[in-house]
Amino acid sequence: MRIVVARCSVVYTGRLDARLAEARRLLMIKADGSVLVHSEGGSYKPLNWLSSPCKLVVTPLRAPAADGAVERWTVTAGKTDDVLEIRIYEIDSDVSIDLGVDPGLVKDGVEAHLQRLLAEHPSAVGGGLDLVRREHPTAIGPVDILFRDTAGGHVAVEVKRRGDIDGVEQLTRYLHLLNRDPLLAPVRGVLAAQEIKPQARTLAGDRGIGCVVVDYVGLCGRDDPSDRLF
Amino acid sequence: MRIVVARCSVVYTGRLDARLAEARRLLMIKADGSVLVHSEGGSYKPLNWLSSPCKLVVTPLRAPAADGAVERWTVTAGKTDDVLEIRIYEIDSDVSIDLGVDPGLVKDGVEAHLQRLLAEHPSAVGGGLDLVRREHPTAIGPVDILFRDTAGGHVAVEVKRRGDIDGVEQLTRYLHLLNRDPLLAPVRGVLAAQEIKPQARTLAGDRGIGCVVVDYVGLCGRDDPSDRLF
DNA sequence: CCATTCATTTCGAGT
DNA sequence: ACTCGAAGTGAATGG
Repeated sequence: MRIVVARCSVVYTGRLDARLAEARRLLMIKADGSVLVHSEGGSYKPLNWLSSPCKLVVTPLRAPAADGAVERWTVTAGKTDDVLEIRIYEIDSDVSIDLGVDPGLVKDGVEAHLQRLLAEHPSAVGGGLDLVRREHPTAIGPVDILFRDTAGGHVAVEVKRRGDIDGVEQLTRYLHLLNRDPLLAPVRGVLAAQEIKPQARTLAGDRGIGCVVVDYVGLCGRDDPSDRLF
Repeated sequence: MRIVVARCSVVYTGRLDARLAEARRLLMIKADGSVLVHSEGGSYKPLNWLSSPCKLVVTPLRAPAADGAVERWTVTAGKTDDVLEIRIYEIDSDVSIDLGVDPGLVKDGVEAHLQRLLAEHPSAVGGGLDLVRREHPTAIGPVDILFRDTAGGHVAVEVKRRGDIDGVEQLTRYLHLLNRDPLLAPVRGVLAAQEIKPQARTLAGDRGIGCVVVDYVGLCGRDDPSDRLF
């Protein structure tokens, strides 16, 4: 890892063209050759970058260029025709340290966990439900969860972290398909998410699809007797 | 901007939980208080981060903790309940430089340009078309481009950089609405994109929606006589 | 290796 | 402030 703070200008050419006028910025060069250009503001996304695999070539400009640049960095992508060209005017700091291989990030609480929790707690979706299976396969993709209700019908659940209009559209397609299966019909739909956008709720209502807001933390610590009747 | 290279461990708690075991990493603290944790590999995305607005509090651990940590950094978000806790074991480098405000990124070549190009070159979408207007307003949002054909009907074009199933759904909603307007009907639909996913193509086919793959570079340099009959 | 889906998505425009 | 759609989306997972 090489970390340089320098006045620079940047030009990216590839999937689009993008330019950065001269200013002081942070330039990060990772071990895999990737280059990131960060400013003081913004979020975690760099202003400009080139991802691995790519190759950095530094060209010193002994007789400084007309614009006063002292170095030109040219980063070329391995496979695509993306190019990042950085012109360096003045270097304020330059540090190189090998960080080694990172042990990596461990996550908990993503959609997969939400799906598992709901499958284990049918009562969070509705009363009188029994799990048929998770990732129930159909011709157009797997339904997140399929429950059977006491009347012999079924409930298809689409699980999202944030429920928006796409989730309703997706579930609608599944329901059309599932309801053609006489072994399953009638199949109701439920959109389950930690947060449901108003527009999604409206569209779901129009189509007779239910909405369930899931309390992830609450479900984690829950031991609901109604889910354990056996 | 403060740039620290240190052995550290990280815990994020908020929308999910995530942990990083002890290792040497790059810690970036921006002027707005946001903190980024970068490793040697990966892409431009940090392993862990907390976005502005947030606040960093550094607590020195004079008598080192049981795990050998010498500092604890606690980053708390302003509005949400997100927390990032970084435990520092050893600092290898520590540089602080004010970068000032960045003049910002200038982009060229995104969807807006594609839309403009297609509006100027109707023949790229189909023969015998005349531009009615771009961003044609409807009750559920603007249609990217609306053309009139020689038969008095119309063509609604949805422009995407990458055409996927969402684009087809969106266009379908527009077509339902537009075809209720006797001044426009019949209205055909065309999905125009630089790349169209097979699933999108299939769904479009089922609904009688056309697919056009757009050659952005080719269109840029084009001067098609069939678009200039006047 | 291709295709689909998720993401602590981020980001910007428009209302 | 909120919503919606785009992104140089990136990254993981399944076929």
